[in-house]
Amino acid sequence: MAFTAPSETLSGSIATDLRAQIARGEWASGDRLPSEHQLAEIYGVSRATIRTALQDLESRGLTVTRRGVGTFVTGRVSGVRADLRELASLSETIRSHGRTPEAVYRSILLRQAETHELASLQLEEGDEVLATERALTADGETVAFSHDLIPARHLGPDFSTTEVTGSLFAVLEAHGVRAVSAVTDIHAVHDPDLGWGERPTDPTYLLLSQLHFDQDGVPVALAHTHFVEGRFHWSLVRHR
Amino acid sequence: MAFTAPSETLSGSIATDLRAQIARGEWASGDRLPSEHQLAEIYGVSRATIRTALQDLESRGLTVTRRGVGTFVTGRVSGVRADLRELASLSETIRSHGRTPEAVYRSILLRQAETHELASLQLEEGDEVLATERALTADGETVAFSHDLIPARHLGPDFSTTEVTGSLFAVLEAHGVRAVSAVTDIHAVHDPDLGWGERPTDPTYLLLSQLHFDQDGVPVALAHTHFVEGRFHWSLVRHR
DNA sequence: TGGTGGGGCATGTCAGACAAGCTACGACGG
DNA sequence: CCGTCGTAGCTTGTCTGACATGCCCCACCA
Repeated sequence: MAFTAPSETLSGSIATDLRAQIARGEWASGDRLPSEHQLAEIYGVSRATIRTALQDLESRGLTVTRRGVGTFVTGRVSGVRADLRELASLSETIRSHGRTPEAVYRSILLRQAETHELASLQLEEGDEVLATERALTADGETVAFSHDLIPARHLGPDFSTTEVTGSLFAVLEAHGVRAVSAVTDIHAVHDPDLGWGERPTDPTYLLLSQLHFDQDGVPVALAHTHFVEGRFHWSLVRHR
Repeated sequence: MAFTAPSETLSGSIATDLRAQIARGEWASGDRLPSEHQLAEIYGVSRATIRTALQDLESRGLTVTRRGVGTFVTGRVSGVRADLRELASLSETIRSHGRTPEAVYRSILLRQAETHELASLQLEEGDEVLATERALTADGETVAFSHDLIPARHLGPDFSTTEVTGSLFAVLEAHGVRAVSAVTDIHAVHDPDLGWGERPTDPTYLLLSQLHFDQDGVPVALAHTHFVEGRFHWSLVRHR
């Protein structure tokens, strides 16, 4: 048995393995997964660990489990769309859809944080931030324009703006910072002046304003990403 | 101990109780919850049940639990915004923000389903649907325009269009159908011709296209709701 | 023919135990 | 005096085996 993605816990890696199976279409919509007892035997773990993994699937809307019956794959999450719940590098997401991502930086600078940025990033007057403007492309097509902010204190004293390439997450992880969650506001924006270079004919964007946190709840980045409507599809499963 | 909301399972009702506590602000951001062992004693259940409840909280981004340390309240979900993960009646959501909701119907009719609607609702040629157009208001201010579709077979033979009032969920539940999940596509729309009556000056909308399912995975409604940008705020917590 | 009850299997919950990670604090050595 | 190390005692993660309870199906009986 080979797990596709590393995870901290046993149940976590089993959950990602099962999620990958579903994503690969190994279980059709409506299929019943093996019982918890069988899965425990298959993976060589206890039923408790399997239950933890299955609860992860259900919380993501990938399965529905009914007492006395079993757990069933909903399988309604289409493969060509990004799950809004899943916080992943945009580059990774594009690549997982079989397209080639690129981040084209328009500006990279270290500057003092502006007043309205202080509160959300928990900064103090005069603190410096790394401010970047990027266009994100898939196979050369511009998919989004992003304005990102990282407090300089996360980047260390010997930071140089020349090392900024590719994904926002990559920059952070190069300095030992791992963004694990983000509070996201979602807006619709129509602005002909937004963007640069090859602009879309319809200047309508889906804006995700995201405040990223590390595992200790410390804010590590503030990102405003404008997705060109029609070029990137977001979806998610909502629950009662 | 009184649980605020009924739930199928013991762990489920404990989870909603804990969620309510957090929503009421009984735990501040960063607070550590009692240990699983203590919670088990408090609620008079086993540790396994508590763990199931805590996994629900973590999957919603309300808490973070660290091995060997404890589980901590993130408490970053602001109260004035709707959680996109949570599938609730829009009317309920508006009311929970202290405003008065109203659904103003523009049209209600039974008609044959159109070709492009058949597949997603799993209908066959000639099947009838209830098609409605509504404006949703909060304290009289139009918050969204919605086009909704319900297959007639869910409404029974003695259905009359006169009974359609208020929430979409209410109409369904009046006929014993309970929508428990929805696959949602999110788009930005700019269309001066969209909407009716008191239209917003900026015709930019956040469109949620939702296919609702009952607990058995049967599609029960297709809703296209255009939220007037700036009048309703959606947010969610994303996770790695 | 039709309803009814039970058997088997599924998930939900319980109890107790051990493994393993984290924090705090005190002993120890520099 | 200060820093380092180890350990005690907490936490969550996993395991085992058991019982409670819900669901489905089918044999059985009226």
